[in-house]
Amino acid sequence: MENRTYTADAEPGDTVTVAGWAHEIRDLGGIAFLIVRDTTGKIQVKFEKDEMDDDLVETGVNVNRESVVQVSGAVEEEERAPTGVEIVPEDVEVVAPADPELPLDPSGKVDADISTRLDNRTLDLRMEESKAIFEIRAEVLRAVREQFRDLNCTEINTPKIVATGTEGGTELFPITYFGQEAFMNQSPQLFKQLMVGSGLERVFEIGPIFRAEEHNTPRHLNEATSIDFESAFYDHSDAMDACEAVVRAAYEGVAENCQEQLETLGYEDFEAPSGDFPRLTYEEAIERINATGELDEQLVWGDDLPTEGEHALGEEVGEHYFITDWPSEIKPFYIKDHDDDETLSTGFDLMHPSMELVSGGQREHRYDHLVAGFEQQGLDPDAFEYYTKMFKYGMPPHAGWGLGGERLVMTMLGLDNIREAVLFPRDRQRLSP
RNA sequence: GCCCGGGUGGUGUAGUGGCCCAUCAUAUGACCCUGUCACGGUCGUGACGCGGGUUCAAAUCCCGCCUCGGGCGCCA
Repeated sequence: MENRTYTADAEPGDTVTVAGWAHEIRDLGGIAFLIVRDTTGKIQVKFEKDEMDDDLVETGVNVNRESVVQVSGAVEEEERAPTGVEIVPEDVEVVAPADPELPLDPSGKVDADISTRLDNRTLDLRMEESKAIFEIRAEVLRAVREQFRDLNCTEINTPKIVATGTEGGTELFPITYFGQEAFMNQSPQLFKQLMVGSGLERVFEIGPIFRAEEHNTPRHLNEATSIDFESAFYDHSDAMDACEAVVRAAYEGVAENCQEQLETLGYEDFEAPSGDFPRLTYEEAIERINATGELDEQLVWGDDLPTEGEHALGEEVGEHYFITDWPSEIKPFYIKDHDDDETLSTGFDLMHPSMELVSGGQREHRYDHLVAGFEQQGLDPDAFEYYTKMFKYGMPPHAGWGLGGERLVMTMLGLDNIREAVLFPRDRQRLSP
């Protein structure tokens, strides 16, 4: 289809061939309109029954909605047409007919449940709102990659089939690997750390992670996209700077390059976050949560932040913010404690007012401390020897973080359900399509 | 893992014991209509998740199953 013209490019005076989907047919009697939709938009095709070939009219007016059609004809300026132009057809061809009854309505006149939409994602993505989300998602990934490159990172890809998890076995999907026990990787954590000791020093990865948790919420997936960063000779504060830059770059990229999509989704004043993200210590965070009076029970030092507390604090802060200096006991063993206070971790979270987006920290790079950490967690250090032994050959101090890609898109666009931000989500009950 | 709430034409819904061979919208079929842009009009088509039970009577109440959504925990 070399000579195909996009509907958006059809100019008055041109003779064109457009190809796309029959969005709607409006038969008014002596005149009928066929609206053809492609990825760039829609164009109206006019059928004046008395003045046109009967077969041509017959074909054009009897097309089922959502059939793939190809229309050739002259583009004419017409102020009564929705886009100001319309095609007077010379030839209409049904390239691929659609059943008259559709499993959902791509014209959006009737809503569909998220479940129906996911079962029929192809049709769902014919709606411009659904499509806009994924165009924005693509822009987020592009902007993030560019920012990482500005930070002198090398993009890496690490294995998704692994012999051991990061923090234990319970939340991993087990698989059989040529008769051997193996798992789907829940995080590139260990591998990216190994890279900071390599000649690469500073790396990022955007890839899938797998979590076997049986949660059932609008913000969890069993297969998610993790945006990971790790750098040698960084402390937790440097890592937070990088994190802020990447999140901001994502917003700026979307603000700059996705005007049309934002409009489609109903955003009139989408703006990238301005100013630095506030950095609250864990202690400040629990104090502020307690002060809101939203929780039935006051939080004490060492408690994890309950969802309700996150929401209360998020509402108060009203923008992205970091929570730093967590109690060591509730952060993973591979995160380094402060040198002057072993009860305090260098771990940090980046929060959107509505949920956690990022988890990171400075890593434990000292071999003895690392091995001791494994033992304290009840993990067998021997099982992680591929990892720990590299800490014997010059592992620099380093820090990094992991950002939930879908959560970034979800919070950016205010989506109700994280599944909206994944083409084919994997959740507790959904394995197909 | 614990705890809630749903499943009614293709799609989205109304209906909480008889007024229901089930409402409305959209879709779909036929006919009418020469400027629609959620086109309009007339007449049709099409559904109570599955199995069992209670009752004179069940979409509606009860039990089991299947299925979907959500809250918490945990996390990205």
